[in-house]
Amino acid sequence: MSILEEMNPVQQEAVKHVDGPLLILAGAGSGKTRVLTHRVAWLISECGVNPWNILAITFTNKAAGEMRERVDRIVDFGAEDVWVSTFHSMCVRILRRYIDRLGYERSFTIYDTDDQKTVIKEVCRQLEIDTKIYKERSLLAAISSAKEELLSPEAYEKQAAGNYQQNRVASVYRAYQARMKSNNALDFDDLLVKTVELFEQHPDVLEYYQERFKYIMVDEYQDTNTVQFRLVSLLAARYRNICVVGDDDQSIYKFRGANIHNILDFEKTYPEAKVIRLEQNYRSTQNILAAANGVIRNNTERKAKTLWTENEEGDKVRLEQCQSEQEEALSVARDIARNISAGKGQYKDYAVLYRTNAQSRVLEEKLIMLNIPYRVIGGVNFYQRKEIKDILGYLKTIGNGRDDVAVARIINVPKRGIGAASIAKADDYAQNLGINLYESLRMADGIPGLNKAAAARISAFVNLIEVFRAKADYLSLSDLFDNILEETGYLAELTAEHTDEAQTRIENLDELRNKIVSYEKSESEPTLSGLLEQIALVAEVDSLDDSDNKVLLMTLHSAKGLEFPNVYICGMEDGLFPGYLSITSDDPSDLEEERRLCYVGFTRAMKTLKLSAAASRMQHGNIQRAKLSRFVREIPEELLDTAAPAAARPSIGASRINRPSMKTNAGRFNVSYFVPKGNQIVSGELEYGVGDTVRHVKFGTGKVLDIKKGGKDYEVTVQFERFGVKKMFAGFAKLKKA
DNA sequence: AATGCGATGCCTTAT
DNA sequence: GCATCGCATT
Repeated sequence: MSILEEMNPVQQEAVKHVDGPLLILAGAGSGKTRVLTHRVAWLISECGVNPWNILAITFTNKAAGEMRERVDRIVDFGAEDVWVSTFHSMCVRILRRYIDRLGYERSFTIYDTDDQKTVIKEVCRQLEIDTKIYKERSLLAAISSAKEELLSPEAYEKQAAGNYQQNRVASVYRAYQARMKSNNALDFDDLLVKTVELFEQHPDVLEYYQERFKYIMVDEYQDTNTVQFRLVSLLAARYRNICVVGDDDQSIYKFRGANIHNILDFEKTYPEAKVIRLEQNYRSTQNILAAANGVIRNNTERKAKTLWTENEEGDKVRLEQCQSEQEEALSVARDIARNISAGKGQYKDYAVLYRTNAQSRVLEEKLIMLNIPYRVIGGVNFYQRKEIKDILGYLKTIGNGRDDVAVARIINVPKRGIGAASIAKADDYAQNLGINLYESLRMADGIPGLNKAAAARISAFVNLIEVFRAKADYLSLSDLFDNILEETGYLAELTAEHTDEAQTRIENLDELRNKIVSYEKSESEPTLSGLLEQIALVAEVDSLDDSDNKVLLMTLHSAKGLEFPNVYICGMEDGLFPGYLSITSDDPSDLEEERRLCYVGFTRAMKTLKLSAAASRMQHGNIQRAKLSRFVREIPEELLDTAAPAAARPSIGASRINRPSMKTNAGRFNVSYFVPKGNQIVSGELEYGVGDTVRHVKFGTGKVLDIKKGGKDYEVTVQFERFGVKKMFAGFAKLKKA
């Protein structure tokens, strides 16, 4: 029986459990994805379950895709009928169909955190709330956690009774929600909350989905929050065929409302539940696992379990203590370069993990220096860039005219002489009539206090949008995109600028176009709302591609659910990891969450794990000193290898360093003759001169206009064919004579 | 109306 | 160290 092949007895038991609630406690690397996919296959081929009746909720879209693919490989047909998606995508799908029952239009838009901030700002201005005292950030956090707990604005108000501050927050929450509705927009939390509302207020809809999803599976159950729990409970209430998989030791999303009791109390919610523990780890070496166990056993709030493995003992966990984050990053980069040139795997077998996104910068710098291809996951999002948000603003306006945030964003971009004063007048008018901003713009002539010329400019804008709307009916999305860039003059304005920055923006827009095209190719029925949805909900980890041979940089959070042969964890310092707030918190569970994060990090590693720390590091613009992380001290000493490799410790002022890759891989590491000396870069002879054509890894080819000797380095001015004139230091730019 | 400058405040983590 | 914001300047 192929489905059960190569599975251990416990895994088989989990796969074969068909009816009734099932809790699978799956330790890291215990093959839970395997169990989940095989269970889906089992239901379909062995139990005759209609694939249509199966719902599998995963944590990321990537995991969803993988699961579908793997099921597809095992079963003969029907895999495409299984609903595999994340909580958020599932909710959007349901809401697109039924949200009109809640008084929204089905063309609703999804607001990201930036859009939310804009709404909060407006709301605060209206309510005359000082955002110096009530920070937008914390207001949003309060609203978000209220939603996660399914507290409506009304309920929040009641709870706040008598508390002045809470009352203020309640009024912001109420106004925010009203504004969102008027904009026909939902934020991330709303997607879940509104689906629960839909189910609770419309039993016929709930019943439809209960009948539809007779078998439900939820992955990463330890990270579900209260709304998600409610959602799952509602769907599973009828057939109670619910299978959840999780590991309480890997619960790392308490900060966004995850309730660890959802998994700890599963047996209370479903007394008839069967519990299966997967404790054999197939991923990591004994040493890595022992180190992870050594750390996690210091937590008190956990279900006792011991992860074991039949894998080899493996290398010890390496630890390197550096002077600064610069030295740390350089050491990591060198280590990777050395290993690769020694034939130990490819770039994509290496991942560098850290606690905060800000740490990625130094690492990037050093990887570039050593010519190591890498990819950063997360951090500053592509979709947060101005030019991208602008064009998306047009698309949103075309799709949902009630999206005031989008309309306000683009009404004067590019400049059309519609200034803040005119917009304010239109906005007042809209408020008074209780209509949306765009609707008021359509009646520009009637807006009080607006002069003829301004009204005419507004009408021209409305006309522009209306033409786009008409075109949207017959143009493809990519054609519509081109049309917007063209007709608005957005592209022309950028092109006319002739600056490097404008050039980069054009490149970014090009990239956006690529994404639109690939969306069109991947969907059988591409729609504008579908595109915007994908942009809002698809995380960067989702697009990870195994064929992309690059070192991966990401936060420990993003790494959840992934595995790599070789893992580096940087910044193992008290105050950074565990974070300062968790150390000083009077709630000890905050520190425990950090410890679980550490456990998650360690268990991502298959073969080797290297930890590093810096004695001092630049944080918020000033140098902070820190002690070695307490988590490192929790690792049994005999598992640690603290001897730093010789080459990682260059004496200050050394003029030459060990460069093992130079001779064996001549040409590939063409910047290796730049030797770090303190913060300075010392260069050898340049292989190019003024007038030569050179090649830059990112900017392509160009002509050298000038070379100036500045301090210890050369400042090279290059006229690139596609990116214009750039000045760069020879020590950092990877220029090669072409 | 648009730009540019200096002060400010801020750091987890992410769909 | 970086981005955002308010204010002053043209």
